[in-house]
Amino acid sequence: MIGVYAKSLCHVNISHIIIRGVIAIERLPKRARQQQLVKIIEENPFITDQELTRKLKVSIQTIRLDRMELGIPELRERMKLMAERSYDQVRSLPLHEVIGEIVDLQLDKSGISIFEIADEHVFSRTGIARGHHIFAQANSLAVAVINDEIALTFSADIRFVRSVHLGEKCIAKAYVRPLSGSKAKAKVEVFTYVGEEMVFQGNFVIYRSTVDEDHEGGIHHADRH
Amino acid sequence: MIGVYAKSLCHVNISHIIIRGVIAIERLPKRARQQQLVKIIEENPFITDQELTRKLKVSIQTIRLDRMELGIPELRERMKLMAERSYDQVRSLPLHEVIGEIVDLQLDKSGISIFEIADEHVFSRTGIARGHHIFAQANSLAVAVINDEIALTFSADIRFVRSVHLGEKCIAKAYVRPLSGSKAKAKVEVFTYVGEEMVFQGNFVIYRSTVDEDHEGGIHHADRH
DNA sequence: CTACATTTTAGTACCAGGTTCTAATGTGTT
DNA sequence: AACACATTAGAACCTGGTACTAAAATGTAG
Repeated sequence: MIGVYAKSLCHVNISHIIIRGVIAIERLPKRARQQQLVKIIEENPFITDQELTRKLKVSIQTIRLDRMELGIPELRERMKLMAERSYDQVRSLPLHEVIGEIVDLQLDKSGISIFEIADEHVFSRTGIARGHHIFAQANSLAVAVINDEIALTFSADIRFVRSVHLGEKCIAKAYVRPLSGSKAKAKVEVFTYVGEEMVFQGNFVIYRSTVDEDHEGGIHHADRH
Repeated sequence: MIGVYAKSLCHVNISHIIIRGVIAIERLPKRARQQQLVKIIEENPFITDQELTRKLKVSIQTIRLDRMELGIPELRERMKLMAERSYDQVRSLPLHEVIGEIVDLQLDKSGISIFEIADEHVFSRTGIARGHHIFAQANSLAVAVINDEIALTFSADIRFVRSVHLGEKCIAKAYVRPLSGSKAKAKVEVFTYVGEEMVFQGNFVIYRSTVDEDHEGGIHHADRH
């Protein structure tokens, strides 16, 4: 948000800084103030210039010159940017609902979902996807493929075959293998691929119930309809 | 955001509505317009009153009266609310990084994290937490407790003992059981409780590596065996 | 048709929180 | 003193409104 810097509105002549070492020090007050300003705004983006004058003990014009030099937009602009960013996120992250986009679904038989690894899913240092996102895709799909009012993961046995990296497109395929013996549970096998390569494999046991009771004893995973 | 309604600024006399059935129909244009207005603003909160006049073909005063009656704040206020909401979220949701708050950590031995189930984690219909959030807490903790540069989940064997509900506080406890035979892997057992009750149990095998290379080839490590 | 209620439009004054521009006043340096 | 740079002041203007008053249009009942 901040981080856009001076459009050379700062008149400081480089020769001055280099040649007259003293000046750089004498001028620090300004720089120090600007650093302060950046910090204050960073930790409270909702502050007005008026309030800033009180904090920094300088005139409002100075505050505004400083914002100019630092490329910090006015309060309303800052709020607008934040609002827009959050609005975009809300649109692009119904991550809470279903992870991945379901592209094919044959209830009680099979399903396919696609999930692309973005910045927010990886360890920033390595660019490797965190396991729970891969799991979430598979789990969401396993639950979605069960044709029941309520479907909940009972247990899972999973394996991360290889690490998945930023930008890779994970294609998860789920196959339902009905468990003989129990009508209340179904086994769902999920295989996740990047291209030809299998990166994840999981065996889910999903609890199913057309009845609306029986909420205890398991995790209800789907409430479609 | 919207959803706060008329402070009886609307003069409609109830007797009129009830007694003169026709009126209700005749008045629909206004109501219809207001519904339209709500819809338009909902799908584009960044619209100004000016732009709304063009869309709805009424004067700007009408737009403003409508907003009043519907309790819809002005554009700037809407943006401010969104910005504040997202600011709070940014503060409370480094959800991508670690799920749950780690309250105790003895590297390579044990760890405890707390995670409270909020609206965004549950199926809205049942108020029951989605499994992958419970898993994510456990997985995050299992990874965090490993004292290594890189730690990745290799496999997991998990069980959802009972469903977790909105508002419940999940306390996950992780214990590291070194795997004999392999220095590159560690077994981590995680138990998640709500109060006294165990709600989740998982056995994780975490791949560890003090070496910083080997980023390619994958979890690498995994496909060596 | 008249009287009245309601809805819509118009217009003014005012506000916050700025931008933009010009100009004056420090303050430090050589 | 002469100059550079920093700081402050002030006025005009902008957006996107609120608050309020008042007139016009429209509907509706008797």
